[in-house]
Amino acid sequence: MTRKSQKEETQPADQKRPRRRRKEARPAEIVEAGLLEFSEKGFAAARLEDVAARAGIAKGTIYRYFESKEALFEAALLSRVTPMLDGVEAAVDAFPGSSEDLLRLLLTRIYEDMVGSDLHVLLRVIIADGARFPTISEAYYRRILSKGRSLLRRIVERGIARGEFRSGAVADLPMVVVAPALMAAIWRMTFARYESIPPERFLAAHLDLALHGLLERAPRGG
Amino acid sequence: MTRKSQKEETQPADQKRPRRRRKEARPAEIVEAGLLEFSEKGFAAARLEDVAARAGIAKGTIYRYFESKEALFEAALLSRVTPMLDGVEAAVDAFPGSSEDLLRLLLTRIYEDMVGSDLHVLLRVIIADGARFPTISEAYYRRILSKGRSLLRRIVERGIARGEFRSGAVADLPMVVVAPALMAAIWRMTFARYESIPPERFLAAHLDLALHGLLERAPRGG
DNA sequence: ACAGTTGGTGACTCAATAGTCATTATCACG
DNA sequence: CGTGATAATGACTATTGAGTCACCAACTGT
Repeated sequence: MTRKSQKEETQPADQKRPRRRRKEARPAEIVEAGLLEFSEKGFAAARLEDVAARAGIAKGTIYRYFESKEALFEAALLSRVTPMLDGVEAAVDAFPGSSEDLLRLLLTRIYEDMVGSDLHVLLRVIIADGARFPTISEAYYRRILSKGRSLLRRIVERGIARGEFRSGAVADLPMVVVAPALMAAIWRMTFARYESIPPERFLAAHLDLALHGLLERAPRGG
Repeated sequence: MTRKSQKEETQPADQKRPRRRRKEARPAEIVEAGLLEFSEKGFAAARLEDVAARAGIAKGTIYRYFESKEALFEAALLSRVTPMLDGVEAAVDAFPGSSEDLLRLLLTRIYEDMVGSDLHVLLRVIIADGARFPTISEAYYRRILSKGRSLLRRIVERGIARGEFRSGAVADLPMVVVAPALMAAIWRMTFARYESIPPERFLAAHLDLALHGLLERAPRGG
């Protein structure tokens, strides 16, 4: 097939772009392209060739900025999750209302940011490839999970201190409160093709369970 | 090109197993070997060569009995989970006591059978490779998940009918009740290397959350 | 303008392994 | 026994894609 194109302005895939040296902009662009590819394909199936194509560069260029595929994934993961987590943390710290409302806020945000966006598929990579590529699970554990867990713990302890939440086994392992969101994320990326369950329905059941499970008294409207 | 079948690689006094024709016994042996390999390595990383070695046969023999790697995985999955699920179902159907105790029984068994054994890693395969190999997620959805969900629904409806459980959003999507076990399984196969959390601790928090979340009145000892 | 620096390239190497198939060994049966 | 049907074999094919590197060209400073 011919590789000449009559119009240089149009940019079909086979158009040969001129080289550009853009040291500053590359990393962010590669990370963004990687995020999209990892989201669509998962870690193992994502091809760096495609990441490069999406970023408008050649494969070799990726290696000027990232050690390996794993390093790229880690950068992509952190680039998205860290700001999100910081945002939630700020919102929690400044929250003036009841712990019930705080928990509602937290879970709602989780569904918006995680389950509702394309971010949930990064979870698949951590589960799928975490065992074989410890870099991945370790980064997630150290830089994300630990932060999320301490945040959750703060919320639960706040509720107990204010006499709103029960203490007990849940307070000993607060992450179980968030488990239905994990389930929702897995459902969406694995079984949605057979039976789609809207995030709102998961959120409603989740809130119902979590609030009754934690509150000293029945929640509003429950 | 004629294939030269040089016999020169004779095992010098090595223990070369003699061939045996065992049409009946092979499938079960291959399934068992596959289960072990999939458990250790996951789907993608499990090598059929190793499955064969474990079963004491050559790789090609696997293909006399199974269409593909996916078909083998499906057979392995069903061979283990189906009896387990049937056992739980029988126990639930015959259960005479309160719904609180029934839920305790169910969750305890899940932790024993799933999280506590090596079975939880099959979950990884479903999550990890389900998107790329629909055979896998479909088999799980149709033959296991649907059964498990209807079982759960029966339990919840029984509790509501007996005036023990609340109706509400949780009853609309009962699978959220089981989510912490999913989290426990994922934790164990992904993060246990960094921080091991005993199943009993997960189970305690899980029961605490689920019972308070579902019961009309506070649970025993809670 | 020009040469030196360095970002950018993509053909190539290398490894891994699912699946095939011509060949060989076993065994049931006459 | 002898032999035909077929279970079993494993060398081989085909494919895929991560990572490399010798070369190329866009920029920079003078």
